[in-house]
Amino acid sequence: MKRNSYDTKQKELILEIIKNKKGEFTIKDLYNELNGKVGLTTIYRLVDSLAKDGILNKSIGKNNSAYYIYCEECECNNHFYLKCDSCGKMCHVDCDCINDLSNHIVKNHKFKLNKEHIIINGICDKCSK
Amino acid sequence: MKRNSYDTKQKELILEIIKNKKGEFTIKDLYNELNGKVGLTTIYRLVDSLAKDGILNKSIGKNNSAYYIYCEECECNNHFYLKCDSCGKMCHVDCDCINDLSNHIVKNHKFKLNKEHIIINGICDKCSK
DNA sequence: TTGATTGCAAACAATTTGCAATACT
DNA sequence: AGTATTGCAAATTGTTTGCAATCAA
Repeated sequence: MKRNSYDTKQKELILEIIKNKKGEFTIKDLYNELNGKVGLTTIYRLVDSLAKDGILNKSIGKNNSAYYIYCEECECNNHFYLKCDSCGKMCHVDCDCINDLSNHIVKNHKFKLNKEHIIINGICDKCSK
Repeated sequence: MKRNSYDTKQKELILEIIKNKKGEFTIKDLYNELNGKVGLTTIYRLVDSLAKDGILNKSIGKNNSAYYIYCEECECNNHFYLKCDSCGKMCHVDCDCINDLSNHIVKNHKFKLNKEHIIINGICDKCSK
């Protein structure tokens, strides 16, 4: 975990749920799933700290609320996410096609991509029909 | 403009400001710059419709408010944006390095990137020091 | 014991909605 | 004239803060 922090039941509960989530989720999702076991404020605080630690990636959906995606302990070496601007769905993609771009950008555009957290927007197959 | 819509003074004012913006901006920015000439509600509505039309790209900053970037009429053939997760700055990049990835993704991952609106997150040079 | 964490209620801030007045065509 | 747009005030919604009670070390 982190120095200067206690291990609490709430933290544990949230981590457990988060690790089993496949796609993205919102605070509300967590709150509902926790069913009163953890207060809303606490969820906000814990999730926020997880996001700061890089365990979660935070973005914002069109409904104007934040959503998160679990980013750790993925088995693939190269991955990124494709996020559909229409339906909001986010798909995990395991493909090294991102590496060339990543390297190029670091070299030529002085910009470090966080390899765990690359999200590219577009329109998914379903929505483009 | 668009069918089923009127041309109004407000629309014109907003478009004029937007086209001269270089980087990203918020509703508040617009509101201040318009200095009372257009009501806040109207700004929300117009900007939203511009975003839907693809003229603006909408994202959300860490302060939890939406910001927009003007995406039209850029002279380069290939471009994308690099957005710094730390300072929030968004840089326009004119480079064809994005094309290979774009093509690959369409072909292999069944996902259409909107070539005008690709935003890749990472950490900019300044912030990584 | 001491400092961190929790969670309620209240405060905030960004955005949206109802609706009557107004502007566009 | 008839419909779309505007903008105020009020309502909503997501998120944050103050603070006393509780928990972890």
